[in-house]
Amino acid sequence: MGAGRAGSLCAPSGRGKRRGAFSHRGHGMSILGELGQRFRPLLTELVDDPDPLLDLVRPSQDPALGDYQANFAMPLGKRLGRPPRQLAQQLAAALAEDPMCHPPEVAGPGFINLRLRNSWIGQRLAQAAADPRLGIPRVENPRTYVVDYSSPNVAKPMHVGHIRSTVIGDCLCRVLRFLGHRVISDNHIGDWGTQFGMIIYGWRHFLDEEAYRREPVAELARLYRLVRRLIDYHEAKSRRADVTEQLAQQEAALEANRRAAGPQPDKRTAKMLRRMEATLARTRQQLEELDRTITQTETDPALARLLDAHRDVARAVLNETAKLHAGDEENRRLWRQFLPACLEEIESLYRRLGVSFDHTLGESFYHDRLEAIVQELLDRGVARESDGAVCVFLEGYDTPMLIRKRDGAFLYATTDLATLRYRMDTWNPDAILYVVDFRQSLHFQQLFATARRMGLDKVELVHVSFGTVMGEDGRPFRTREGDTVGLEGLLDEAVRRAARVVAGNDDAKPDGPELSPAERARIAEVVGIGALKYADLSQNRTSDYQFSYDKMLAMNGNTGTYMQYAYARVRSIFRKGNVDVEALRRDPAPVRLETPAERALGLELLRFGEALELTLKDYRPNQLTGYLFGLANHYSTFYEQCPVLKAEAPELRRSRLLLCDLTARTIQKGLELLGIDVVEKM
RNA sequence: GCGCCCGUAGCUCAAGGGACAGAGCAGCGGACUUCUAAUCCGCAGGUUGCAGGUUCGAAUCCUGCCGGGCGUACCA
Repeated sequence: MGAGRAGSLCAPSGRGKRRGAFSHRGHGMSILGELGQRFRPLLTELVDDPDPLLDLVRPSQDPALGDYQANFAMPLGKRLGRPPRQLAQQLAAALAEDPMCHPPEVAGPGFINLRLRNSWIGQRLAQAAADPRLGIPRVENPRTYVVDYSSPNVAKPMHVGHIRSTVIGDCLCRVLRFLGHRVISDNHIGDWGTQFGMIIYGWRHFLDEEAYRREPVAELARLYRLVRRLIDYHEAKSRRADVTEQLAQQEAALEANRRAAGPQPDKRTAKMLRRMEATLARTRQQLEELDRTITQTETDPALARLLDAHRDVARAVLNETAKLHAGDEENRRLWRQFLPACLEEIESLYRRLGVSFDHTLGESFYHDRLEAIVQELLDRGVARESDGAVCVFLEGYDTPMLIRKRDGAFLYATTDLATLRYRMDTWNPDAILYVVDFRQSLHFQQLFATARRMGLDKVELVHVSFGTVMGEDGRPFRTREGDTVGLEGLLDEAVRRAARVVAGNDDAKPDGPELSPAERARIAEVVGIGALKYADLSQNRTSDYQFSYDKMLAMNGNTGTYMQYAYARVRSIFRKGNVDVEALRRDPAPVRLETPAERALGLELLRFGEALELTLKDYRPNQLTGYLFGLANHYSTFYEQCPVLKAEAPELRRSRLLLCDLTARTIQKGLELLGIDVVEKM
């Protein structure tokens, strides 16, 4: 047992039904909120609960139709048995004369098309410019969230499988906090598992004391990898015969079926044959992997001479782990000795990523609470014994959730239940988000169902699941040798490539390079890590995504690099024009929106809050990246068409500078909420 | 077998039951004596896997099929 949630490579699923992470309808400063306020009184006269209808006020997809549209006349017409267009006309009266909107137009089956007045947009922009929060209100009813993310196994190097949980979880925390919720981030690390058994075993047999004195973490990592490889080798050896036999059986079965099917098999048979072929291919591949493991180990002289003496390494490691759990003094002492170094190792990665946690309560923290939670479930009649194990049987599931093994050991589920109980007792949250890969969806379904049967039915439990990081070959991302990709190496490579991009660009500047080597290095770090995070966050989290250094560092398209460039380009205007930004913000006049480009940019700036709401609605950061990309595009168009520093009139120059400043600040804040830094020059 | 998820342009991906399904890359054509051309503008590219159904309206919801991924009692 032990070990964090991302034990191996990860992939999508599940969306929880939830309510009220935010509410835009009632309040203040968002456009949707204000439009809602206009319509609410009229709708209340017609129906008891206008909220679902107000939810049908949406941004228009086609600017030709207006800025926003109210789509509630159609369902309402159905419900009331009245012509929708007539209802639409009646409801449109809400905005017949309003400083916010031009008189609405009714179109099609009953769409109410809304166009905001430039004067209103201009005023709102001025208000946003004077506001450190850019005009984004806090939610009226803050909730308490526990966010469970990252959760690596300590003592094992972090790898590519941890990046999504870490980056998505961190982003959700930032957005929730910004909107005014109370957030408790908790890194549920695996600090009590078999990996410590491995290190202890390695320590006993292979320790290089000199190396440990010099670099304890590196030596522990070496011990871990060494023992891991010994175990993998012996496992491969013992499984090889089975897999070989399996392969032979599958080949024979396929051949027999082929013969029986004849030259023209019917559809069903053809499908079955294809399935068998696929299975066969997988088995072949499995065998190849085993052989590769075996060969690589046997041809490594340092390892080869250890193989015979450590035939029983797997059992020995489990034994060391069991002793640790049972309270063996020497193993506990070693565990306490190793843990700080391991924690420091992952901590340095988090520092580089700019990720932090309020709590790091790993599995070891819950160790002495497991017995009690099992007892509680037995007492409540939720769990019962079966085949010597303690199980929770749940309606609708073929298999029970095991919380204690026949041998008395506890499981992942046990720790999760104890953790849940602790979180409820300690923080009493309204919601807990588990940012964990989709393959664990069954586990979380069962966990949540069990929680409800424990009486924890008021808290909203959400599995924020995500897909696997794939390589460019469309298979789980691995190194050429077939190993999982280490996170550290991934960051280094991203930064290395970013450095090339930054240097190439700086060299190509019209007036010659302007960045010192130190500046270049710092910018490359920000650009490289930003690109990596953005690439991940800009994907719909539920699907697998294909990892590509080239794509994530591209200057075109929806990339972090493009966003950072957009930001740097805006900031460059202020430098070049020697503009006093503070003065500009202090007393902003309404922004003038005389050209379509200015209007489109201005309106987009006011929609930042909508993007944040949307991000939280399904816990999908790609809603935020999508918004930022759209904003940057609007800015680019504006930048091409509207001279800022050389604007014809001083007031126009001021107005455009305000648009620039708001754009820069919105991008900066948006990226910050994604956990990404900006640079002033690139 | 059962369960969960996915199938959208050549490729990688967007799209909140709403009007004509959008980007980037690749392809073609334009724009640098002007605030960073690392950019921008335009053209072309689609029966949203297939067939039904629900709805005023479906890529989106339901059913069935086809294709794929993952999971499925003592790992996490």
